[in-house]
Amino acid sequence: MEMVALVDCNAFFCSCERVFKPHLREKPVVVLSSNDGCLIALSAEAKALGLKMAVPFFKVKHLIDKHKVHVFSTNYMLYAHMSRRVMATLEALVPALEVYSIDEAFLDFSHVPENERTKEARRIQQMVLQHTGIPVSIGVAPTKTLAKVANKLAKTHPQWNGVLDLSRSHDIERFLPFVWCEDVWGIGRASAPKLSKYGIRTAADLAGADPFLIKKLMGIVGTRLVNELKGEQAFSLEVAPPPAKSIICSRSFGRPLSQKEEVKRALLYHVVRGGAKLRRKKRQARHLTIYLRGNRYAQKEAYVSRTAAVQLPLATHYTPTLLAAADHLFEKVWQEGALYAKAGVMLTDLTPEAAHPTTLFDLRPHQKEKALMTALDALNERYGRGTLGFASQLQKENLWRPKEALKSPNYLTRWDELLTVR
DNA sequence: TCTGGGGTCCTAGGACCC
DNA sequence: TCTGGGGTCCTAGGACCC
Repeated sequence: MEMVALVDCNAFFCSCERVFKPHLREKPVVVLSSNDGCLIALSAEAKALGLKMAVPFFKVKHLIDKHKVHVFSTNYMLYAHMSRRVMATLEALVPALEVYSIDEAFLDFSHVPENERTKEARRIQQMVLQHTGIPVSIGVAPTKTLAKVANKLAKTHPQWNGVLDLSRSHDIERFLPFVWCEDVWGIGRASAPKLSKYGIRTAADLAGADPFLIKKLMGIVGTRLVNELKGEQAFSLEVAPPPAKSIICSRSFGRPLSQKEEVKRALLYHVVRGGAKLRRKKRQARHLTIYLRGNRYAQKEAYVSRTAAVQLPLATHYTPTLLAAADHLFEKVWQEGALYAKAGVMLTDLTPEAAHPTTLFDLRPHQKEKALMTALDALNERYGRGTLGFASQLQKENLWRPKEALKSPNYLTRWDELLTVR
């Protein structure tokens, strides 16, 4: 790979909602995080009103009401389906691609002749819009980090219409002085001030900085990043996703809880999800960690945080085993009298699914367990999540359920929520 | 009143061994 | 019991990403 193009969907979650509500084009739109907590996607019109990414919803509600911004609770299933459509479209247009996140893909662009890179990027942009209704921006460059830079410039400067080819070195030199360090992929809140102290403020400063200083300030990660800015590839295209190393399932509660049974029910719900995720990824976990948390923003004295972990005797993805382990840990760490805001489970030390899980003392393959989980997953896949569950999930109502007051219909995954055309 | 969820990688420091 | 250095493994926490 000598040339790479980064395709990034514009305000992806907002764009997904707009596909099914075309009258919201040109209107300010935001999408909230789980539990209607923060703003995690903003249309250009919403940004123009001064709204910002990751700001708590309640803090800007007045602004949102005043300007009649259209607000959606997150509908992750819908976005994941739309993402698959975008990626499938891209896949047909290039020899290789890396799906980097739900709304981004790196494309191998080495086959495109130098003077046709912009034209080809534009063609791809057009095809994705036509097939999916999702607008994208594309940056072309010799490394992933520079492609990120190009994409960012393409997205923020209307004159380029969402496409910028930064493949020639004189163009790279021309543009890097206009990119702030903190806008470079891999430079975050902690590194930017450190660099600034040494007068390194732009991507151009960074590219020209003393390698020993960079190594000292940012370690090996910084070294690689600077090399990429100079046009030397440090990150290659990862066509096949590497196997998962850990799985986390957690949610903030819709409201604070103090009742033991309620908190436990939430935790076990996440354990069930974790088991299903393991099986879908064909992995087994050897290590299970549970945690219960209070409100992160509470006074220090009032903040509860309980964590417990166990090494399982055998790597497994059998839900009842995971439930039993989690239940045991929960009893160990439960603390009466506190207010809890969140529960979660972390599955780590993952290994590939074994064909026949056995123990030293019982060498029979655990076929029954496997058959049970296979049947369970198949039913939930076919008839919708929650069709078949565990006794721990039986309850008339779940007090912990996150808020999602403004959620759009599941247009693509529920028969009863399909879009109706009149 | 109300502040996301799910990941990866790297480093430092402790425990332990020879 | 004292002396010394180096290696490995594990874990916790920081930083970053979307």
